[in-house]
Amino acid sequence: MAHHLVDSDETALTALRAAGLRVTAPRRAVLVWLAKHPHSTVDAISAGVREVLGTVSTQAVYDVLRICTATGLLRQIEPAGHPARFECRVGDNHHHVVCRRCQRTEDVDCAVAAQPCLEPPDDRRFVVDEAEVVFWGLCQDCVPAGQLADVYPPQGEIRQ
Amino acid sequence: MAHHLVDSDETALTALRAAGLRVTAPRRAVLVWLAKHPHSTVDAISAGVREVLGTVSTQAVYDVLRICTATGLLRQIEPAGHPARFECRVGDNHHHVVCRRCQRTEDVDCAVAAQPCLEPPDDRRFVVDEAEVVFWGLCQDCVPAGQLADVYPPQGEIRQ
DNA sequence: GCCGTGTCTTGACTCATTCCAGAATATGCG
DNA sequence: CGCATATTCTGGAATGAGTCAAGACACGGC
Repeated sequence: MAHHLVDSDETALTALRAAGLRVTAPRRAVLVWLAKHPHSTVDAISAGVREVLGTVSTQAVYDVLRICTATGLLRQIEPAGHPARFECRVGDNHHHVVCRRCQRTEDVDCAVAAQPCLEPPDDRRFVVDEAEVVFWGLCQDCVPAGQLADVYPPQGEIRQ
Repeated sequence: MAHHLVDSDETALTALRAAGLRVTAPRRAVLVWLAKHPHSTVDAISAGVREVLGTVSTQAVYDVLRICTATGLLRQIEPAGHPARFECRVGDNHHHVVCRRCQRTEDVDCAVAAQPCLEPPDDRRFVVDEAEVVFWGLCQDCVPAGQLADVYPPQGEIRQ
């Protein structure tokens, strides 16, 4: 239950301690940044953290993200064909919508009843531990017709 | 509705024509190979096609896969952190289970009621056109306890 | 306050995939 | 059948995301 939701530098510190991890500047900065900018890519996180700390190696950011994901402080989502994104884990089982055009990513509560998508496949040959759901589409900024051309080329014209 | 399901060299030819694409040896070979080996990676497809045709450039395989995916003859799936896989598209809305260990990938019919996961998110800010669902877990070959150690390290021991 | 071990820095490196360009080839329309 | 054009080939090189390795550094238990 206590999923140590991070929302400040202090809670980041607490969350790290609770997870049995050392408290370091890069770790705190990454957690705080992600609390304020969910669904960030590694690039964005690195840039954001550097604004605060000055210099932080890319490797350090990857290390922080890996260890925090492994201990459950963060959740990693990897939309097909796009670089990984991270968010503070809330313990609930929400999904994501990703805009095909601008890659804006937002949370979606699990629709319908509670966790219909976690229903494990019928056959028992697989032991499922996670259901990853990504809704693809267009965000409101990208919907206007003029912007659709290169994403959804008129089907009849694909002829090479 | 005819989604021109490919299952032989002849149907591959028909499907290509129907899609308005030229019929070439690499294209036919790729489609036939995928009909018999769904969820193949580019590497596997290249190897398989070369068994049949002798030499085929990697570039050609990528080209074929791209154009066929664009025209709807093939479907591309990209399990997070793994190279892309392709399958003949059947038009239905099935999902996939992927083994965390050996990456075995198999089809899963959309569980529960028909397409619960296609239910678009409540808010109208996104226009959803596809729901991508990947179930992560372990296949029967990888379930035995001895093989779990490096994938699911005992939580308490992650302490660096 | 010290020291051992965990973490960060630096820089080279892997891997999948894309791009490029010119030459060779093959498809399918007329 | 013949031609215009799409496709493929060779192969080289670039990209982007992420990893590895060795040494420097710092957190926190003592």
